[in-house]
Amino acid sequence: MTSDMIWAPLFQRLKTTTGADDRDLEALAALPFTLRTFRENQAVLRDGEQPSECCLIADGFCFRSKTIVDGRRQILSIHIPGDLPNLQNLHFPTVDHDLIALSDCTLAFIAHKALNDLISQRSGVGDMFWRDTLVDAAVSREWIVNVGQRSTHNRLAHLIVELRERLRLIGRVIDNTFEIPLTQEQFGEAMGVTSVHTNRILRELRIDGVLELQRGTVRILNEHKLQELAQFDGRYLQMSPSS
Amino acid sequence: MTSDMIWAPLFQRLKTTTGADDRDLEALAALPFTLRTFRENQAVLRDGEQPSECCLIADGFCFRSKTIVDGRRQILSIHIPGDLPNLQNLHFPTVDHDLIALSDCTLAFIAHKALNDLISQRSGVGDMFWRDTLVDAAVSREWIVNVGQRSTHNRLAHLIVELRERLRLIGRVIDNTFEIPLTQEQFGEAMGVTSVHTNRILRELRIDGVLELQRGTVRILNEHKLQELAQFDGRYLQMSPSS
DNA sequence: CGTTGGGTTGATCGGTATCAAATAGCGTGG
DNA sequence: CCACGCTATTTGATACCGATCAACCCAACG
Repeated sequence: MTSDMIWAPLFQRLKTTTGADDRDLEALAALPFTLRTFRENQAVLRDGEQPSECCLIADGFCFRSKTIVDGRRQILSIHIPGDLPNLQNLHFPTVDHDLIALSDCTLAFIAHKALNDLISQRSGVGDMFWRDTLVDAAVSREWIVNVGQRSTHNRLAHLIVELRERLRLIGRVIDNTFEIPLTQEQFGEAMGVTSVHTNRILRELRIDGVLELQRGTVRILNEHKLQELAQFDGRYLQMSPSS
Repeated sequence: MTSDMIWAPLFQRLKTTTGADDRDLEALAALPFTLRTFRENQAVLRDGEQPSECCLIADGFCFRSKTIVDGRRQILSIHIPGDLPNLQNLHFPTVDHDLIALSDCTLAFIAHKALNDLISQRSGVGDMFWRDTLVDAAVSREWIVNVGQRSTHNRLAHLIVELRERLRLIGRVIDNTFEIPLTQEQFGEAMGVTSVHTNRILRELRIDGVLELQRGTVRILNEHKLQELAQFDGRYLQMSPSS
């Protein structure tokens, strides 16, 4: 894996969502990092840890989650290549949730010190990161709406469309088909329903010809029906510079 | 309302959660602002607007919300004096949700230009604001857990405790009693349940001697039972410097 | 092969929405 | 001061969504 491949998805995203300055990106790409690989289901960060580095997803997928006392688990966000899932630890030492590898994945770890030095030299880098955390927050708010108000069919459709839009930005959607290695149980944990119920919703969507999900591959069969269910307004993803 | 009263709750929060530098706070307090008052239920910002100012809640309460196509509304966050509910517009021009006055309230509007100038002069101010948005994001994640996984009793208890902790920080809790002018319907919209169901949960909590809610006044009757229900872990609020 | 983890289906139960109606509290104007 | 109207709260009856429990299927893999 070349350094180029590691930075490309992040740069793609930063350029599209925030109109990044090329010099800032060059400076970023010059930062030293350490690659580490994780296996499916392995914890990258655990609730309570105090990491001294931020990580960039170079390849594979991760998710944030919180587990409550009775053992129920909520997935808080899904992270794809190019995401920086723990930028918040630049400011707050302790992570307040788990970060877990959804698939085997490769993460680039960048020392807080190196990042902070760069940010103090180039304020544009800090601004980009701040914007990144703002989009992250906007996604979380949309997820509150998803689990709080939408019917489970709409909920699943919305989640699928969000993932597709984000994956499309990094070139991971081909023929309305994309890989997202979530099990039905994990889809359920992201939506606040059980895996059994997720299974039934998926069956209905399949029967209605909306979409198919097979071993982590989502295939959209009827874009119109999907949109109707998802009622997706992607502005919160900030996918055009200065939107 | 003196300038002191307007800034005090924000400074209280910034000092407690992020260990703010006094010079940064002085510089902040020197910023020009315009006071505007809003009536209960009046929109401060509407989805799609492009404000040129950020607002600070000087007095009263607001909430963020999103309304989906079928008319259902989700409350995304509740804002109390000292909160900066639209800092995100410093970076992204368009608001992607509504900001509505929960009670009659007074807001101080500070021009983006003035804020950006100050941030570029004093990077510590930018850092404080970034941290503020990070806490905001952490609260949103906790709300995802709340609506996604907790039983409605636990959900209400958790929401109550979160509000109490935040209000306590700005000196608004006396004898385990505090004002938060949410109707039962609005509690429901924050939790993803109907007002009828909220009413029934409240009745049970009242009968069990946990808490009382009357016209916007919450009185905690049994702290132990409340804690047991809420299972509240307040780390996400970052209420001690360098936690 | 046997084992295992995910997926699928069925039966039943409980929690919440929904619909409806009565009650209580509050602000306004007569 | 009272009458009125509006809104919030409260309660009841019923329907339905989704959880739970249980079983079985299936493909991947050691």
